[in-house]
Amino acid sequence: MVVGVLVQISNSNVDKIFDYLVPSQYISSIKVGIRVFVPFGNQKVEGFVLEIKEDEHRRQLKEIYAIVDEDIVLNEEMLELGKKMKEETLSTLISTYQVMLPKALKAKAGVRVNKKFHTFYQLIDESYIGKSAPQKKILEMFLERSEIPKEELVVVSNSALSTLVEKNVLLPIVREDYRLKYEVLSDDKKVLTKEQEAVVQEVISGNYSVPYLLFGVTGSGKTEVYMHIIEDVLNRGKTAIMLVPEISLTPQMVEQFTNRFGNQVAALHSALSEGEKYDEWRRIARGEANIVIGARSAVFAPLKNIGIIIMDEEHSDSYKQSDKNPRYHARDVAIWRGKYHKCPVLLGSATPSLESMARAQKGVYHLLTLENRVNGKVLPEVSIIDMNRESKNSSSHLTSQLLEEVNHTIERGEQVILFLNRRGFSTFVTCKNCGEVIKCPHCDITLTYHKSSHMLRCHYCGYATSLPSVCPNCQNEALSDLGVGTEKVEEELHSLLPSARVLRMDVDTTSRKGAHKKMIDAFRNHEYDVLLGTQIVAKGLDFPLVTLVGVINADTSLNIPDFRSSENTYSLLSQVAGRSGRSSKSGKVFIQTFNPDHYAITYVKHHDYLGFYKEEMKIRRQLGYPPYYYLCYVKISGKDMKLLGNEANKIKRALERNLKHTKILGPTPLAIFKLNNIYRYGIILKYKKEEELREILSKIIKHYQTNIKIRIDIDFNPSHFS
DNA sequence: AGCACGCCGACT
DNA sequence: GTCGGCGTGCTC
Repeated sequence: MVVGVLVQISNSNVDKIFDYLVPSQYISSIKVGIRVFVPFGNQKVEGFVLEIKEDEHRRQLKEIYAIVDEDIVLNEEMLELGKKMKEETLSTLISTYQVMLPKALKAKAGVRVNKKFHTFYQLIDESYIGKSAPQKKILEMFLERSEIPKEELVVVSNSALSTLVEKNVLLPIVREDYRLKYEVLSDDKKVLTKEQEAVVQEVISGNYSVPYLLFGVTGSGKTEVYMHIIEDVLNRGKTAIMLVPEISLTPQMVEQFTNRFGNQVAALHSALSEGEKYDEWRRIARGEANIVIGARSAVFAPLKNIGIIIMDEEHSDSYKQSDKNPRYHARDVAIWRGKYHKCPVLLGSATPSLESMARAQKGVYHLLTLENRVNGKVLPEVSIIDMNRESKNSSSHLTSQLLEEVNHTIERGEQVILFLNRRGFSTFVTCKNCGEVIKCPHCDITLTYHKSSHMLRCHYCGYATSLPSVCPNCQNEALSDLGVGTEKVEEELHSLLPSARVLRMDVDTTSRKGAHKKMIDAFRNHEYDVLLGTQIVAKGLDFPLVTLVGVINADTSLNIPDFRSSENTYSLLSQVAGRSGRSSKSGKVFIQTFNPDHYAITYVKHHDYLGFYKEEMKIRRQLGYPPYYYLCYVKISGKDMKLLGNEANKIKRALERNLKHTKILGPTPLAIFKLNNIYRYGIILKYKKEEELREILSKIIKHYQTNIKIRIDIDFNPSHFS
């Protein structure tokens, strides 16, 4: 017997099948999709069995050393999906398989994650009568339960326990123990509104074979719609995938689903340890869980017989893996799997991506709409505060108008969310005299000032230095931190509204495991009046007492040099505005901005997504951006700046020679040109239809794969250029 | 990705 | 004369 093995080395040089002989003692255990240990050159490596074939005696083959898995880890569907992803993203086949599996299954994952085992005992000789008090006590415990964990019996008497096992009265059963325990609390299943019911019926009817786009305003009860659809799917004996963006509110969603559906729910998201993810993955693969909730990579959950795939907040860029290969979009994978399982795919959002809405308009997706909030309330009233009219000498971040509203709201016994827009922007130190901004010597990126430690830190490479007392450029002593941080706003609130109970939530305060949930619960229990935070407070949370949302600075996300900055700003502001007035009380929103007439802001004021969509589409069309054109980003990096520039230009010329229907922009240095002492150039390709594209890009990758000095990264449909 | 092989500069 | 630099090529 001969097996074709794909080794776990992510390099296109070895991204192909190597053949090995199978020693006779392993033949019965070999299956396609398991891992094996093989000799490879002069190293021992792990690989996946992709083919089983007869020995052709054509050449001398090496033998596999050992089998790693008893059960397959890559099933038929995954094997096929990986090949498709390789073609689409131009990454290595092995990287597509690795991204589907928990890291614990990846070779050289550092410390091997072990399975945890647990011993249980069963009573197998019911006629036996206890010979001692401890024995009798143990046997008594089996009157109520058929199976008892070891710990409970050991505390009675360890020696009595071993005697009973010795005499074949009790039978030890060693079983894998799963690390995660879900607490199932009471559930409040809600009656659907007519509008919600119509959406549920449409999706479960199976009338459409295309993906559904559910456009539902904030507070329209999308989650309840999802749960009803999933319930129907489960009743028909099928399984479900529920995708949520990679933000820390995943646990909230897991909790809701667990309360409704019990322990058939499995979660896969970044808050879990690798061991926990591995446990969950195995539960799913064994069919012990029927609903999987998780972030991007949960789209690969090894469920069989899938009946629905739901992607909530489908516009979120966290669904696109853009930092490493394979650079895939979970939406594309979801749609592929939907076809494979012949099941519906539901994309939901209050602010759909322009790409998805354009597809819905063309009929590529089927559009479903939820126009009303479930509480019967209208959307909150949005007011714009023009910061240009505020006094220039005031250093305060909170206008008196907003502050007054905060005060009134608290006095009424209601709650406030203050949102600080910090996307792509953080606190930095600048010289008031010469304008010098202190940057990282390795990364060419502005250093972030950490007040607590008095240090400047690079968020990319971790470089840290103490705050200099004078400006390194002009030696002036007027260095100051200019950026707005949550800490600063918190200080302001404390001095201006000393009685307000303020809860600050950002990456610093929520990094500890479980801290996030505790804070959310404390705010919901009204232990605080004001929740102050960044992105983290913008999405998905449902606090009935919140009737005021204040946006401290709407402009930072607008000023990012990215063709999607208006779309992202519209989406972010709509999401955060939607936190206000979600229960019986109506809500208000105040947005502080220096751009009160910008269309991304005025359409938020009128809750007019479609108006925004039309206006933004015009601009995209004029400038040749998605959804009118596809983009492909080619990143070229290396340590030798001169060589890099030459090669980048060579690549551009090669692309020009071969691509006749593509606009080629660049090469241009990236926004952060130097990162970790590596220089980076980018080339942007714009095209509608270009059949040669993947072929020529593959050739370029191949050409540079042996060149250690130049690295090429390709990103189709990039979410950003960095 | 590793690792060996192989061909040119400064030293025990 | 040799140690070692990293370019090139191979791994069933």
